Amino acid sequence: MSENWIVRFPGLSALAPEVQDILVKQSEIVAVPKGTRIFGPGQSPEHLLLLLEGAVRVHQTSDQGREIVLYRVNAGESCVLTTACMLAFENYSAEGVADTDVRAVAIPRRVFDDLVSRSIPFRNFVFAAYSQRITDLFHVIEEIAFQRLDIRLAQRLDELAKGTSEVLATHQDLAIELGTAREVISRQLQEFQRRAWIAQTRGRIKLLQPDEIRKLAGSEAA
Amino acid sequence: MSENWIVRFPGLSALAPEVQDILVKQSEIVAVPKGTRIFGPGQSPEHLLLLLEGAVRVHQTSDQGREIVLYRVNAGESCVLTTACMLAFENYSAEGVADTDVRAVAIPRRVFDDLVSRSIPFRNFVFAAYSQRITDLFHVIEEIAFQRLDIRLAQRLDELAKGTSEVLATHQDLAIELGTAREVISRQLQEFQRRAWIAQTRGRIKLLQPDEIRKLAGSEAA
DNA sequence: GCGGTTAGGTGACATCGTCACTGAACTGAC
DNA sequence: GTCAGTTCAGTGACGATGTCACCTAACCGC
Repeated sequence: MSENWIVRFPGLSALAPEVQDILVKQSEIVAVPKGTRIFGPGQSPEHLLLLLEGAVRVHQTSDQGREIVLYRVNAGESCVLTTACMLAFENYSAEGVADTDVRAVAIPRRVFDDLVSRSIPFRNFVFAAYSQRITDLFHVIEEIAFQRLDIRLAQRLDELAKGTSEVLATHQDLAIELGTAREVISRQLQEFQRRAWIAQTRGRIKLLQPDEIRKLAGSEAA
Repeated sequence: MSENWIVRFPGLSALAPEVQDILVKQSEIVAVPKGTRIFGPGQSPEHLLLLLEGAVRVHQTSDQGREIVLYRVNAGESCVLTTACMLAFENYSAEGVADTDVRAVAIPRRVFDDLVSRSIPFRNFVFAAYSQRITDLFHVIEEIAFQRLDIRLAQRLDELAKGTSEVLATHQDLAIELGTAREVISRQLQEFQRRAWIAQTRGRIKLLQPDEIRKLAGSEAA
């Protein structure tokens, strides 16, 4: 029953056949229901996850209880920062939660270690994944520090709609996405509503003019 | 003349003697004058640097030209995110600049690759360094998103003073440190001055009451 | 239907960022 | 030394964002 999931990860197709074999045989496929906390303070995972379906949301909580979403791991990507936990993380306040139902390949730490040492392509895969995440974090910093909130909100709405014309999220959810306060989101959404870009009902935002939203999302400055 | 610098890096003392030997023989010690750009967009370094003396400042510039300091690499630490550049970085806008005169061990990429595959302790050293940097980035995000500016400024003054009672930096420099605008720094410093915590002259800030500054720096909320 | 819970709306105010402009301090040429 | 150009710092006005206190509306379970 071990499907050949290797093909879903472009970086892994370069692996030597025997390495692919180890990977497939020594890992297992797990299903994680939406909302499950996958890792977090005091919970170092013993596996590296490669996502087959679904997405994992990684967010951080401050001392004062405020939250911000750092990035998402999507299908075809790996939850590689948890390898940092596996190896050396000083328990930090970031945690990973299944954003949807998730199906993933779980590679035990032992196997991960073994593959890192024996396979150059696997190592490249791991480092490339690190790069991607770190780049994501740089991007988050730039956005928080320098980007206007209306633009960031438009970006996030566009992203969360995933091609549909609807976003299922409360104002509070969106506030956490952007690391701001609910009131700020409420006011900004009212402005979008005033422009007839969206229509709101409790916990649900209909995108009436997704093009306008995307246009705002794409505008860099002012 | 190859001094035994290994001892300065606690994570490396666990290396097998023959691995230490490779490291010492196949790397070279370089001196980099203050202000030198060590890596940046369009400039992937071919070496991993381990800092013996001095510090490297890593900062990011936004499209609109605003800047923010992400973290510093100090003596005894490694500039490990550049290994991400070495392997897979999509050229991002982060750049590293020698914050002081720097003396460092430069490990060629080839040697780095070799050591990662052959030595478990070296690999742990690398991953631990990654963890540290990523933790730093998380911290930056938390500060920017949630912390008051007066507290962040107090923290940075305390940090930049390095035990002395003076900070040599213009208001613009401090604005870049914190990713904000010069005017904001000017006003905040005036407030500190009004409280007689500091005295200012052009490009120089004397800390008159470092304890008060540290107290503010340490206060988490409000 | 009712009461409790959660989502969302609102005004007042503080903080922070932006803009336009001013003057003061330094630098180098003469 | 003096002068002009440059860099650094100060300032007021205002817009954007964050905080607080509080309110109303929609939903949920019984």
